[in-house]
Amino acid sequence: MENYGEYFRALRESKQLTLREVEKATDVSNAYLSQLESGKIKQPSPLTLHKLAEFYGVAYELLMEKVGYPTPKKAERVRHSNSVAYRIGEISEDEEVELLNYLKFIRSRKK
Amino acid sequence: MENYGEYFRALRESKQLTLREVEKATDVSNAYLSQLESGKIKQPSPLTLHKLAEFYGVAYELLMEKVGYPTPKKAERVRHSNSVAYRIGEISEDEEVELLNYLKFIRSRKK
DNA sequence: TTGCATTGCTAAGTATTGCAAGCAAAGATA
DNA sequence: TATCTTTGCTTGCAATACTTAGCAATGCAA
Repeated sequence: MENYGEYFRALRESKQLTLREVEKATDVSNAYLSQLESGKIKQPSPLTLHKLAEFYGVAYELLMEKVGYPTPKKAERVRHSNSVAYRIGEISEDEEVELLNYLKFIRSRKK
Repeated sequence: MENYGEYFRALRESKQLTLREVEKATDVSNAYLSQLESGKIKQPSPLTLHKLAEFYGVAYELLMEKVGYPTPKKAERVRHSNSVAYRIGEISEDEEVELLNYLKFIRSRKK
């Protein structure tokens, strides 16, 4: 993915967190998070990605892949990539239904 | 592992290769390989490790571990892929960001 | 021996990560 | 309104990956 900054921003905002809240929880500075979300960072280190993955509840491997690092065993990973939790973090069942409806809307609109 | 420089050197010498031969095959400069093998490099990038892993015929993940990068815990991976309740199906990366933004909206509304 | 190639290595330079400090705008509170 | 706080962001800096250029030692052929 080229513009994964947007993705990190969406991840944080979907949880209604400020940069400083994420900083507190992950020990990644708000300054750096800001740069990361605005696309100024090419490849954050694996350690940084790991902290963010843990905190946001998404798979570390996914983030590694998103920023363009080589990942082991692509075939195996494909199985996991369909899970929404894998991609956007934990959601409640109610939220899942809402997302499904919204997804339907998105797709009907784009067609 | 602390002294993985020795490990890389052993890997190369066991195959009777010169620094420049490895350079040719992996596009990692002989200068850097030398520094790497003498313990002057703290954490070579994942890309570099990947090239070396491929060429030396060892597991990429092993090298990642050796230099101290976090590695995906298998339990984690399983947890993500098993959260059956959240299985929605394949979505594109664009849709993913849209869903995250919508999730943000949902959550702000409920608050 | 003399000349040339090969070897590992160092020095110096570029690019990038990640941080601390601090700024401007907006929000809250008096 | 005036003051304090919160928010995202920018700037300047240190650390470090990685390269190019080149050096000293060794080997090897004439």
